Amino acid sequence: MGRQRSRTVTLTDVARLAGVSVATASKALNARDEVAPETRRRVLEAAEELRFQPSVLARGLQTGRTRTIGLLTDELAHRFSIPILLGVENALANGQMSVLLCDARGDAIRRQHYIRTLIARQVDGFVVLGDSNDVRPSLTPQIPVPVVYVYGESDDPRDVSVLADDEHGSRLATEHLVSLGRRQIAHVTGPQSYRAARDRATSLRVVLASAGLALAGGAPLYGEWSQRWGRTAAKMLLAANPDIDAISCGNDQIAAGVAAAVRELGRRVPDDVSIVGYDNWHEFAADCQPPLTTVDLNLQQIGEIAVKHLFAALDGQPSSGVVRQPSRLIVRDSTGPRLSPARTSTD
Amino acid sequence: MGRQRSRTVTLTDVARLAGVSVATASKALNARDEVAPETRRRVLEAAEELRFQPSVLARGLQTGRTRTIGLLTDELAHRFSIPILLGVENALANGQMSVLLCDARGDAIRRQHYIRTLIARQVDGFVVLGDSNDVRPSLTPQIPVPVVYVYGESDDPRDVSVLADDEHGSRLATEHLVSLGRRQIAHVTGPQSYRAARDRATSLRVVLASAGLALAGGAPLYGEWSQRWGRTAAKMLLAANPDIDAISCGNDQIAAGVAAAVRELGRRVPDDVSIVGYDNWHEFAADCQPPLTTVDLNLQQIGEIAVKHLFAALDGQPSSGVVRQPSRLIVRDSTGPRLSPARTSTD
DNA sequence: CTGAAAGCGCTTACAG
DNA sequence: CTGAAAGCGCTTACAG
Repeated sequence: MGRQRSRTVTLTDVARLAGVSVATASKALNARDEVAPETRRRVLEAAEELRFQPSVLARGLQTGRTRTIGLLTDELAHRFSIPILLGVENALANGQMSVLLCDARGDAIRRQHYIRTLIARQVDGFVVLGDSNDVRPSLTPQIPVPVVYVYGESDDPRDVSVLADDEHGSRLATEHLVSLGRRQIAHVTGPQSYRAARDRATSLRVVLASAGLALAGGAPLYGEWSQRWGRTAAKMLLAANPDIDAISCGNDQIAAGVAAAVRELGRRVPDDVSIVGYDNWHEFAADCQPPLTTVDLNLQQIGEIAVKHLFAALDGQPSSGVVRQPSRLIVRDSTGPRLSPARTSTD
Repeated sequence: MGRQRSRTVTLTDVARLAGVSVATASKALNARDEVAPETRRRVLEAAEELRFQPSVLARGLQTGRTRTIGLLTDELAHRFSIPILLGVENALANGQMSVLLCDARGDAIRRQHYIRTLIARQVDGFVVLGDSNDVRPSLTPQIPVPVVYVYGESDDPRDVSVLADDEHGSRLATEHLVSLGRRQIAHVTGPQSYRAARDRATSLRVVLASAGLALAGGAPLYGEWSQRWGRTAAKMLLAANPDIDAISCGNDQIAAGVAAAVRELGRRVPDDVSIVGYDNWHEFAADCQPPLTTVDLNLQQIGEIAVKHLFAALDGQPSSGVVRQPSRLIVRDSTGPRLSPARTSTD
């Protein structure tokens, strides 16, 4: 480890090799146009030859800009955190920024500690990644640099929050079911305490109402985000209401459980009962039997857009309010037309 | 955003308030013992009052230590990356270190770029997180600071690699099945190109052999890491060899597929056929029907141990070779004794 | 167009 | 025990 520790090459080395002062070398490398073309060429050549990498520390100390962003997450272990984080990291790298990662793990003390740490490291801005899409208290008052909230909405409207659009996603899914001729549509979802569950259910009912339909079973079945709950709920639903011809699920795990139970009860998916999931969690949705039609939240784009807003703020153009990223319907085999003949399956 | 930008307080401010020089203030804060107790007290008080946070940049420029680690991942999106990353982040935070995250996403160009970036930022060390537990080319020659490899083994034995112990995990799982009286044990796993698949299969056969058993079906069924493959393989196995009483699976997704197919074929799990998974991926293992007995790789500990080795190297005590973290068997309902009477299920 | 000088916020010999 | 001074590697007025 660290076997060939070579002295790092410094701007002074470059200047010496190019035969100029460090001041001139600095200007040449930073493309300030007070430098003669020939001089610039020599400096760039020297830098290239020495594989010069300017010290981000020294530059940061001088300019106050560290080209570093603090990414403060509530709970990195959550499934949706990673795609968002990838989007953030991607967009930052394009802007030559690096990201300091801090995961508070739902602990307020730890979060406070990390906020101080990131400030001490003089990050240029913060990305605050929520652990649910519920509204959360703004952290901005304690943070002296621009902040953008992702996935979870800040309770201060002066902040900017980049969010998934559950109204839109649920509408896509529901319209899809309606357009397939489904008329007895039930809804199985997670705990009512989650904004995601409530928003998706509300949007579903709005779309059904505008199609002249009522929610099968009367009310959404709130439960938990698990296959187990999906299995239980599907059995309850089909026992109470055998005419159900579609089940919209609050996430893909629930949908996988629903699909298993529906098949176990001898109904065909999608012919007898069509099923839609939510989230497009690949291992559950694409690998389900049958593969699930579902809603993709475009999480990576959410992360990228958040960074765009942060960059704008760093350039003195802060934004505020809520930005919603549209969702995308992914159609697979768990949904199909209502009155189709039994399909000649090649499954 | 960034509404109340306050001037950051500097060591000079603290020194002034405490009525000492910056040199003395610095010594007092860094607990060097050339400072009078009373003086130290005044300085600490002043720092506290001003909520002083030393500039990591300035300190780093001076000392050459940035208290920052570069975490270079091959593919953060992989399931096992997150627990390891959490372990790393946790252990680093305990050491007052921050982590710069760079995900190469399997792209060599991008990886090179990130290595240069991290070096330019003068990280004190690297953690290189592999995207599989296959052996990988060492990156150490290009990196002038200590490096520790995690999950994927470096091909240079002078490097230190902290790995999961698949031999151990597979042994735990197999011994568990054997101890339950299972005698016709088959193995369904991922692609043979994966070291994880090969190592787990090898260990399984060793344990079986030492118990005087042969692998049911003659050879492991290599396929893919999916539920679908689990379903397919289970049907093949039970058709060809109806006496199979246990199926060991290369991961939890496969096991979930196997469990679904076994039940569909009218066999009871665990009574007729016991099933073990691998990975303890909660959403698949704990939420399976029935919940899966599986092997936990202790990924978070792997990350923490890697950091310990890195810290040791930073203290001038580098290690080398392979360090393996023992696994842990998680017993749930998918395994049980062989000749039990039909259970009075409360499921 | 070029370079000497000051300074970013610290730490660390060194002198007193 | 305390403090003036130099220096970490840059950038940026400023003078020439």
